[in-house]
Parts: sequence; structure tokens; C-alpha cells
Amino acid sequence: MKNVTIYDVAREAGVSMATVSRVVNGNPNVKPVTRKKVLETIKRLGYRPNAVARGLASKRTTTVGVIIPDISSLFYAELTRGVEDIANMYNYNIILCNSDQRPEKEIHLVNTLLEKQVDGLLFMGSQLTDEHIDLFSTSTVPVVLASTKDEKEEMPSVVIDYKQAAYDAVKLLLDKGHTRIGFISGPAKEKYSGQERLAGYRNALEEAGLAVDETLIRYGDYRYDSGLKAAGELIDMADRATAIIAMSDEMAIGAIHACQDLGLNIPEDVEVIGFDNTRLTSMVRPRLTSVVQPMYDIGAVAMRLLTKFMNKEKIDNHLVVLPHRIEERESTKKQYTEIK
Amino acid sequence: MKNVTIYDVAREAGVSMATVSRVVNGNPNVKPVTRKKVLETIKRLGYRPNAVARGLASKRTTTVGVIIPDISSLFYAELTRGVEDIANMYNYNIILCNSDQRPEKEIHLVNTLLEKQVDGLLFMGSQLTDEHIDLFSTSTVPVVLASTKDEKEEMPSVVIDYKQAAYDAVKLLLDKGHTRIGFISGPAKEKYSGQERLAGYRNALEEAGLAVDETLIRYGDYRYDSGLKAAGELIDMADRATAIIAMSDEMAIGAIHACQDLGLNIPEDVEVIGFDNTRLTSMVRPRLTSVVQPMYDIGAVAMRLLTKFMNKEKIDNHLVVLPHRIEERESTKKQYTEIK
DNA sequence: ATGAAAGCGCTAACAT
DNA sequence: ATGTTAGCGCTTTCAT
Repeated sequence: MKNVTIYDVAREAGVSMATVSRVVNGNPNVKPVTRKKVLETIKRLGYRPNAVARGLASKRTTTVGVIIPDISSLFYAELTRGVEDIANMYNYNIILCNSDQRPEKEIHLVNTLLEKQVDGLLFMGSQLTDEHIDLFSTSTVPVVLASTKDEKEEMPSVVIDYKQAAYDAVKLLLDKGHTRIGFISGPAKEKYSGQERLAGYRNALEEAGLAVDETLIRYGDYRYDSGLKAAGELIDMADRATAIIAMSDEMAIGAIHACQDLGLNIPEDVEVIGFDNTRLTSMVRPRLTSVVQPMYDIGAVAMRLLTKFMNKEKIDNHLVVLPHRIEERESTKKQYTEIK
Repeated sequence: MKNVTIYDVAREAGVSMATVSRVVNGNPNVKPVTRKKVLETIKRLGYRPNAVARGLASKRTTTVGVIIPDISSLFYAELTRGVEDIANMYNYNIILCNSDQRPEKEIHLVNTLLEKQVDGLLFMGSQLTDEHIDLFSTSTVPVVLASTKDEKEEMPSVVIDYKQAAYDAVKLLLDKGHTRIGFISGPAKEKYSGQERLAGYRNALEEAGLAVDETLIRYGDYRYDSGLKAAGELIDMADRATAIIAMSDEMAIGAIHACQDLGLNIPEDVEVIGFDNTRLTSMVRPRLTSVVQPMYDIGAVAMRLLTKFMNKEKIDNHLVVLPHRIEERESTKKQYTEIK
């Protein structure tokens, strides 16, 4: 059974291919009668436009490539949801690729996506090597980074102020008198967001006149178990941590459980703050205070920015910094006595 | 700056387009010397094959469409990860689309994907209307269902035995003497997996000679809050539930908290079982007993099945039922005393 | 082992 | 408002 093409429709409707094309693409320069006739023929023959042929002829595929470390991570899944919703709204589809943060795989994926003639590229993942930058700069289609940025801040990116966010969380704890604040970071090798947040931690301490005790800094992989383990170490020290900040909610929940398993009460004995404010924060008792990172919005704004580039619209600024804040719940003590 | 095409490479290398094509596609019928020469030219010119043109000429895009209710759901994210890994392994990319379970949107997405000439379609989502079936049957490319199936079981699908899985969970509780077992289902309108599991619940009770008390059946939306609410009702009844089975881990955790918030102990006062065995099970105290649904595998196997169809390999059986089991943790009581 | 040439199904000038 | 036609960049016979 041969596929019906635009040519078949043209013949059957007694018009030219161009007219059918116009009808399909909503070109107004078609007489209503003709349009109706063509539309009927399309329906009758069950014609379905071939987007690949269209892509070749028009040089636009209405498809964007999305490279993400791991879709099974709550954080990236939420971001991707934002991306897809906006993509959809602007009639784009997304080709989703998991990179597992492996640079070679990322490079390979970018190339594959470029071969597939995507109209734009959305990149998430923390370490941008020179090879990445090179590749992106040779790309004929726009590239936007989400939740990361390049060192020179030359590429379009959507982020939050990670340093300030971490700083704020530490400050909150410092103001309550804590001096032993454990910090559970992401992987040590992680460049941008990881480094930034660590810098925020150090800054806050130094500003408070406190020396940074390196043993209070632990590295996890954003998952529960690593948080559990890191926190276990943090409270097993001679001069144990009295507060813990983890760079993901999942690790923070691990931290809460590590404390509870050892008989420490949250927040009385140890205050805990997470990061991202995923819906996990409500799924633990006490509920988790967390630094709000607007994940869905980061994805959505990044995709919106990309559509602007793809439309060759003028962009006011390439680096979008979304606001963050801290959502306080029961894993931290109330700062002031409530007044009725 | 014009893009370099296969024609440019051919000219520069002093060979024909056909030869370049052969080299690019790894056709062995090329003299090593020629191959080397072509490869060098490709590198020198920075040639990147245009997959859209290739798709048009070869009628294969090495892209598959994936329709999913919501990527921000842990369950579907994990499934998708399985899909993508296998797709990648077989050199396919995936176009990911969120349907939000809305039938019109699903239909629309299928059409879009078909227009984009995907080589195959992977569909997840619970309700298959006649329109879906019709559409799928007119599709020229293979379609595989994951974690759902059509009523007539005519379409290729990868599932677990949902009825039996629910039955097993209920049986576990019945064997411990429970007679008031609350059941927190997914949305009431949900067809296949929801109905199946509910049937398993009813079967188990009836088999035990227990009447089904409809007030013990509640409907949620798979998310935490709905589990919290449903469980709250289940334990607020005159003759309250002494055990609760929820159709997702998230709802089960909500159930645990609902009980704990009211001062009931898990598992002493109420035993709780979740569904899916996501990593959430370890993120709650007591840790959650859950029916294991091999999410990643369902996605992986579904994608593998799809590759077979796309290769026109012979398929032994269209309906793959993956094994399930119950992973017992501390939210249920140990059945037998442990012997040292 | 290599080349020539005919499409693949559509869009986009350009002409009328 | 509609038709004609030349590509888009590649694969794939079919020759040689």
C-alpha cells in the first residue's frame, strides 16, 4: 500500500501541489472553495503530510534536541516537563537524550542531534569542557543552557544564583547560632553549580568570622543513600554538626533519617535544609525546609528563550537568573516566636 | 556560510556521491585507500550528514515516538529511562511527548509523530479508546504499549499481571488476619491497570469469604496528598482499616503519614503496602513494603520489542508479562519470627 | 569497487 | 488565486 502524497491529493482535487501545500500550511492565499475541496480530498485519501520531506525542503524540523543527565532524577524530570510544555505550546517536539553527565556521550549526542537537523538545542548538565563550547559555537542552530552556564557567561543560560542560594541557607542557620554546619555537596568533580554553592557556603562562614572546617564538607551523588552516609559521618564526629545543608532534597531526607536513626531529633538536635524544594519535602517527617529552585520554570524559560532565538527575535539578555527563596518547614526551628 | 553536503565531499575527494555515501554508511564495498581519502575529506570539511535528507531517501529516521502521561511522575520517568537506554543501544533517538492522559492530546500526538515519520511508536497511558485502536491499526509503523494493553490483547504490550499483583498484596495481609483492608486506587475513571488491580483486591477478599466493603475503597491520583487524604478517611471510620494498600508508593507514604499524624503506629496499628517499589520506599520511616513493578525493565523490554518489529524480526509473542513480587520492609509486620 | 541518475515528498520562488 | 519548477541532501538501483 503506497503512501498518499501531496501529489496524489493535488491530482485528486484537481489542483496543483502548491495549492495543496498552501492549504496544509494555512496560507491565506487560497479561495475558500478551493480550500474546502482540498481539505475534503485530504480527508478522503487520509493524507498525512510528510514532515521529513517538509523539513528537507524548508530547512526547519520544528524539533529541538534536549540533552539531560538523567530523566529518572526528580530534578531533571521536572525541568524537562517545563521544557516540553513550552515546546509544545510553540509547536515543537523534543528529542530527549540522557547523557549521564558523560562528556563524550554529550558530545556525541550533540552531533547526532545536529545531524537530525534540530532547530535548536537545550543543554543541561554541569560540566562544560572546551570541547563543548567549541562544538556549540560551530553549531548553526541556537543552543541554550538550563541550570548551568559556561565560565565566560557567553552562552544563553537560565539559572538561579546558586552561590547566593547556598549563602542564604547557611546564613539562616548562622543566624540561629549554629557554628557547626555540615554541607553535603554533589559530586566533587562537579563544576559550575556545585562550586558556586560551595563558595556560597564558605563565604557565609567567613563573613561570620568562622573558619571553614573541611571535615564538615561531604560529597554525595544527590541520591538518598549518599545523604544518609554523609550525614552519618557528620554527626559521628567529636564536634558534630548541629545543622546540615544538603544540595538535594533526596540527600537531605537521607540526612534526616541518619540523625533519627541515631536518636537525634530534627530540628531540636539537628536542623536540616534541602535543596530544590521538590515534592519530596512534604513526604518526610518532619517536613523538609528547602531552598526553592523553580525547576519547571527553569525548563520553561529556557525553552521560551530558545524559541526566541529560533525565531531570530531580539534577545535583551542572554543570561536569565530566576529568583530563589527558602521554604521553611519543620526540619528547621522557627526563628521567631509566633505572636497570636 | 553554506552547509557542506555530500556533494562537496565527493567533489573534494574526487569520488562520486555514491562512494561518500558508502563510506558514511559503512558499506564494505569501498577500497581502503578510497575510504581513507573520503574520511579525511569529511574531517577536513567538517561534513555532517543530514539525517533529514537521509530519512527522506531511505524512509527510515532512526527515531521513535514515545507518548507518556507525565515525565515528572517517578514511575513514567523510570520507564522512559529504560526506553531511552535501549533505544540508544540500537541507535534510535526518541521524541518524547507528555499526554497528561488526555485522549485528544494523545491522538494528536500520535498523528504528529506519524507525520514526523518515526520508525515506531511506544505508547503509555491507561485508557485506550476505539479511536486509539483505529489510529494504531492504520499506522504503517509498529506500535508497542508499555504498562497497559488493549482489551482484545491484540496489540503488542509489555505489562505485569496487575490483577495478580494486587491479589498477592491483599493475600499477604489477609494471611496475617486482617479483615479491614483499605484500598487506595488510582483515578476511578482509569481503565486497564486500575480495574485489574481493583479486581485482584475483590477476588482476594471474596476468596477469603469476606464481603467487599465499598467504603474501604478510595480513589487517589497517585500523588502524596491524595494518599494522605484517602488514608485519613480510612482510619477515621467507625470500623477503621487495619491495613492499607495504595496503588503507588507516593500515596502509600501519604497513608503512612496520615496514620502517624493521628498517633497510629506503623506497622503495629496499621500495615501499609505501596506499589511500584520506587526508591521512595526507602525514604520513609518505617520503610515501605511495596509491590515490585520492574519499571525500567518494562520500558526496556517494550523498546526492545519495538526494535524487533522495526527490523521485521519474527516475534514469538506479542504480550509480554514481566514478573512481579512483593518487597517486604518495615511498614508491614514480619510474618514469621526470625530464627537466629 | 565506483559512478550516474532517478527519485524520496515537500517548499518556495517565480510566473501567470 | 493558482500553477510550474527547481531544488533540499541523501540513498539506491543499475551500469560499468
